[in-house]
Amino acid sequence: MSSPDYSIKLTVDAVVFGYREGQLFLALINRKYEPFRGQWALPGGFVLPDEDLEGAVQRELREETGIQTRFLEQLYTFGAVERDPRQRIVSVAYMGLLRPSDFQIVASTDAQDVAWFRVDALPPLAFDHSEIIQMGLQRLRNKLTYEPIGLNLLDEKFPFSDLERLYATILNRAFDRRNFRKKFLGFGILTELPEKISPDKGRPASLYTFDRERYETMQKEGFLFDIR
Amino acid sequence: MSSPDYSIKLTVDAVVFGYREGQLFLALINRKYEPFRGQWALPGGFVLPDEDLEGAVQRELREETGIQTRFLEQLYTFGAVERDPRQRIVSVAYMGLLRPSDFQIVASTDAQDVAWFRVDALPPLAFDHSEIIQMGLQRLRNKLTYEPIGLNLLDEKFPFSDLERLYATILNRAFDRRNFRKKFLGFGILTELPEKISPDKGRPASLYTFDRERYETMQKEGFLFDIR
DNA sequence: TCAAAAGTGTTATTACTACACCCATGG
DNA sequence: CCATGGGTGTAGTAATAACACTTTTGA
Repeated sequence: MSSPDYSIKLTVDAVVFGYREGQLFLALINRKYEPFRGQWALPGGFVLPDEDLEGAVQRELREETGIQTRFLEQLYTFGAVERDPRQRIVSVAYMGLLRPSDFQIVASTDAQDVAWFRVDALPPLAFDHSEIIQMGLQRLRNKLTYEPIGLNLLDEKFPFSDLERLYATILNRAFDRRNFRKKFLGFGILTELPEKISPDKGRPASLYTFDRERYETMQKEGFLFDIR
Repeated sequence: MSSPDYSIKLTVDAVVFGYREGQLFLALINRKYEPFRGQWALPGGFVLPDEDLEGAVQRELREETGIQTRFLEQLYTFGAVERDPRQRIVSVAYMGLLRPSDFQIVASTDAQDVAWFRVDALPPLAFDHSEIIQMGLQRLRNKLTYEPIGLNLLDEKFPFSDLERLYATILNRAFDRRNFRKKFLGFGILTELPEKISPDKGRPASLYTFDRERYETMQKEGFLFDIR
């Protein structure tokens, strides 16, 4: 009895979202090699024998895009036999989020092969990456409602209306300003700062910041974040 | 430049829960080989080059335990470098649920190396399987609240009180009988059957069945299952 | 007739929804 | 002084939580 061929290759892929001015963006790279050469694809690559999965994602993101995410979590593992036309490749997908400030830096590095696309206007994608992105989007939308994950898409200090607009944009529906504010601030996980920001036009807005410590304490005591 | 060694091995593991009489059980196998020979571990094994991940789980479950699950979903992928002391193995974990009837059959096959343990009294486990199980349990508990997944742990026809007891057992808290009933039946996804079941003692109970089709229709129309 | 589990309504409290006007600033 | 976006309260409605007695059966 000869031992069967277990040489399945393992990769990671990253669905990295950035948010700015009422638009959700996704980082894609242009493939230099076959298969799918010239097509857009998720950043990612092979896992090295001595690095864990999250480490691999972080390395690939750094190498391919220069991105350092503020939030990174495992999404799903894609293992359909035919997902790569050449060899058997199983890919562990991660979802990452980053702040407008970081996002802007990366977007402006003018790196040869990285680009940010609006999620509502994605180009054709290599492999099963469309499917992976769909799952990422769904996860983001779901998590927005039961974890304050959206705060990872905003700068450290932000006007409250940005938060509402972020929710409205990503969940693709309107929120009542007063109710949204009442509910979110009622959680007590945001701190109002003494500073204000002066936008181009209109009344200046107070800045808020996420009190992560307080959130974690409350969470341990059974608090359930919930926005719908 | 020589190509690096990408030979990471890929396995699947299954966290399979069964429920009976107010107790949640978990299927484990006793390892025949090193490492961890003689210790208890999750059913699982290598993914073959021409089968997808879910197929691999189903095959391993069949081969090692005879179990056919009623529900199976991907849980998480475990890839810490040192999780297997011998080689680099990344494992995709799945969570499975089965009905008391199926569960009883398996439990009584008296298979050499399979056993059901109460989840509140598990033996020491091989590898990082404790961690995997914890994640499975957490997923089960979470999902119980926003999907009618618990019905996969009951027989096709069941007295309503079994459902409440299942929730109370797994979530480890009491429910108010009237409120739980009102709310769950209010969803309209259970059908009351004309039959009744006569227990050992006490008043006979109506039998209910899960109207899966109706649930799926309602879900498409935006219905949100929610039990707390 | 007793023990055991099934079945059933009402009320108080809390959370949610809908809704419109004034405020502070820059141009 | 006008345009723009920030900031605020109330009332009706719906959902939730708390609570105890009656019914049906087998022994």
